[in-house]
Amino acid sequence: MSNVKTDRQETLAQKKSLEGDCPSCGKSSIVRDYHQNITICENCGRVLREDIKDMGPEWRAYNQNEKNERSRGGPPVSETIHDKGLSTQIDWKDRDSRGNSLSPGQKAKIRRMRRWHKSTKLSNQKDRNLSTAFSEIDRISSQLGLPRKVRNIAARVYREAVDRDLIRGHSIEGISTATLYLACRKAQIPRTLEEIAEVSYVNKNELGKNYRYITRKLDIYIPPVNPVNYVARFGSELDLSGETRTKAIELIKKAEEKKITLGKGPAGTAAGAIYLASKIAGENRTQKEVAEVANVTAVTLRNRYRELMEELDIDNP
DNA sequence: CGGAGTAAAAGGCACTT
DNA sequence: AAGTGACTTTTACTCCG
Repeated sequence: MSNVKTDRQETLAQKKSLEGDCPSCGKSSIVRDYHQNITICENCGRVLREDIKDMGPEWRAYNQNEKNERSRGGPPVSETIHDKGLSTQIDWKDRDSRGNSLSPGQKAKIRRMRRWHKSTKLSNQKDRNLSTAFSEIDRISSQLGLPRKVRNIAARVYREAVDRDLIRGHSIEGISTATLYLACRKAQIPRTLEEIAEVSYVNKNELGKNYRYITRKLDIYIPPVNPVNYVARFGSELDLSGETRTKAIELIKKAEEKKITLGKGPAGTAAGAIYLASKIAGENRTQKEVAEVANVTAVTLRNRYRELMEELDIDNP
């Protein structure tokens, strides 16, 4: 698994392997990603360090001229701050920039400015909407340990939803949670509806409904989750070796070729393949263990596992 | 206990009325 | 908006080694 590298990683050379083992999965696949400015375990996806420091701009420069033109002072605009961090802030202290007290006349003036400032800043419905949504997106993603990439996608989609006036008649929490679920799937680090619903204010059904609403209205099509995407996470939770995981992925690919995965829940397929792979590799796990991390029942696991053996002509190992 | 399998209930989805 | 039907998953249970 760890020798699988994407083209992106190769060509941009923006990642560097680090020493040490991941505290979550114990594998030594910790990588420093200079582009996203995070330290992440490539095996299980756990984000180990995420710097606040602004390293990269949000724009891209394709040559030196463009770079000169686009460079400017201040940090890059961030997606997850509702006003993109550009709003003015007025201190509550009655002091000037040198720290001296203000004259009574000045104090009154500043008080008036503060009042105006407050009302213009927050009376803006849209900004208030966005800031509630973004803090919800942030809260859930840090609870689930999702990388910043996912939050940014969610934030972008949410902003689009607000611009298209899709929130009216729906709860901010509901829609923001749905955009986060959407972002996970788009970023290929799937979380199930349950996993996200559990740490949000909405239940699974509501979340699914809102997700469908958003994808329909914004014309977003995301293909069904590929079971392969679950192998890394389930595999690390089960402490399986790289060979076993590779075997599981291989099994899933063969199953897909035989078209026996269509219409089935991807978590169940992943569970069945992982269980079979663990048996083949002699790294046995019980059906219950595997089913539990995949959030399916042992019956479902058995059904997928049986289909795999039948279709791929594998004898009971 | 782990595993295999089954029937019936429940749930989700596409499609119709 | 409720109903229908094909299909998957879960629940609950039995049997085996």
